[in-house]
Amino acid sequence: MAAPRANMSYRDIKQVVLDRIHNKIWAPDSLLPSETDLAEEFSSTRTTVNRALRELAEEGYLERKRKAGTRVLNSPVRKAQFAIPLVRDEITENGSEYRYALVERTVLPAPAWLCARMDIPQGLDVLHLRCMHYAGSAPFQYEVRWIVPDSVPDVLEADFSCSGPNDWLVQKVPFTNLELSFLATKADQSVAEFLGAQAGDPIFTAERITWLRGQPVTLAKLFFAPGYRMTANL
Amino acid sequence: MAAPRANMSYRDIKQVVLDRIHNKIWAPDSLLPSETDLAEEFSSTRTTVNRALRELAEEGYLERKRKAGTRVLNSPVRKAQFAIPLVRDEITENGSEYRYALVERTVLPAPAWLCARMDIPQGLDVLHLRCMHYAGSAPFQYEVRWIVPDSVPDVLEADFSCSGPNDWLVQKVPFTNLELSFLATKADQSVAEFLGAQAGDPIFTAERITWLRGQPVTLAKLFFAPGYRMTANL
DNA sequence: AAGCCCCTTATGTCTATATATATAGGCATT
DNA sequence: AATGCCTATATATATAGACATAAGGGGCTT
Repeated sequence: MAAPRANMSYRDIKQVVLDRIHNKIWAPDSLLPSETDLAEEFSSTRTTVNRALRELAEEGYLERKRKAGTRVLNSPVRKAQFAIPLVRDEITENGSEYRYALVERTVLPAPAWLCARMDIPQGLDVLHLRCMHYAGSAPFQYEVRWIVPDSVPDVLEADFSCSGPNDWLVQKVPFTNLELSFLATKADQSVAEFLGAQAGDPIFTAERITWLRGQPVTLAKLFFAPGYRMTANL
Repeated sequence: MAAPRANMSYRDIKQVVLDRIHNKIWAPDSLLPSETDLAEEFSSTRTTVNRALRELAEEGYLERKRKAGTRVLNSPVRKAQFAIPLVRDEITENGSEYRYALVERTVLPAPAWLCARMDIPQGLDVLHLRCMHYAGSAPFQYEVRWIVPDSVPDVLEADFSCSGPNDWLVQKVPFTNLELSFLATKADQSVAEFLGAQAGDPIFTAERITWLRGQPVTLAKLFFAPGYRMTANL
């Protein structure tokens, strides 16, 4: 077994612990030695061991409870982290040129489904935008957005003809809560045309609602061009 | 402004820093004071401030670089954490009864696309499974799975008629790396029938590849019943 | 102007130690 | 058997001080 040398960093300790879990030296559901004991074994300190175990717990390998001790979870890694970049970044980091176009801008009373979804009063005027994001000349994402002007000062005066609402909102309005969903939708005629797809094609779709201290701010439906994948590694 | 009292915990400090970012006291792209200075302001220690800032950086609010200092990110690249539970848990936690059925089990030479995708030698025999997961009487998920027997001892003797390969693999084979993708696919005749959908319907699909120390272990395609959403809150 | 070296500085990490807090499990009481 | 209290213990967090390491920037050289 990996003989614990002296001067192990918290990273080393993490690795050793992970190895032992993988090799079932510490089986699922079993209890690890206490931090104090591990610190002694690794000739390290409790602080360092603590950091290692804390991070492994955050990563979903361990479960820790005061007094109860540290336990190996039986089904590890139940969390996948997806970075959710701005479209702009996603495109430019891919080496393509980012291009944006405003398709439509209207102010209208919120439709009933939107009121229900975002919990806003019936008939409130909202800003509705449709826009396209291109990677080079290829369509990348079709964005349908609703913004509650009451929560966003000056949004009705903002100019969205040259840059997208996302860029603007990120600059001007912080948010405190976010709900993000992924789903598959069927391209209707309009979406299909914008994305260069066939009507009826499956479209990977993200739906994003943000709030600022309980106030609903904006809902965005993001339709990705055919072939899009959202990938995470861990 | 919130007058920094003494004895602030790293949580308190995180909150104060977050507030200042939201209130643009520390604007996007601007540099924060050094840990040493903040420690003094909060009458705390550098260690405590360090933990607060480190966690905020992990959460995507700050960017930290040695010598360069700590900077407010202009677009908080918030990371969405998705729980990826075992199907079984996802269904039972929803209050439904979990039911499983094996549809097909074969051993065959790996098709070319699989060899390419998983980086395994041409013509290697692999175990191929198709199974269904039901929530009560409703179809929930159709699973198409490929397992590399070379990496998984005894898998050819395992009985998958009563419980799914996922349950079995979790128990027997740890993994060190995982790639998880979400995408939208079009239901073919077979998938549609299993999921109670129409051929051509958009299907939310997850693709999952796992490795054990560089060795490819298994690839699973998970087709979810129509209407499925993967949701994260933060 | 471009390249190189060195110094300074901010973060990264470790050690050693102390206090706080939740709680499992035992013991006593109802 | 159920309830309530106590205590030992494992984790959670804070403090103080040290050394490690990356990297920005100035100044020198070519």
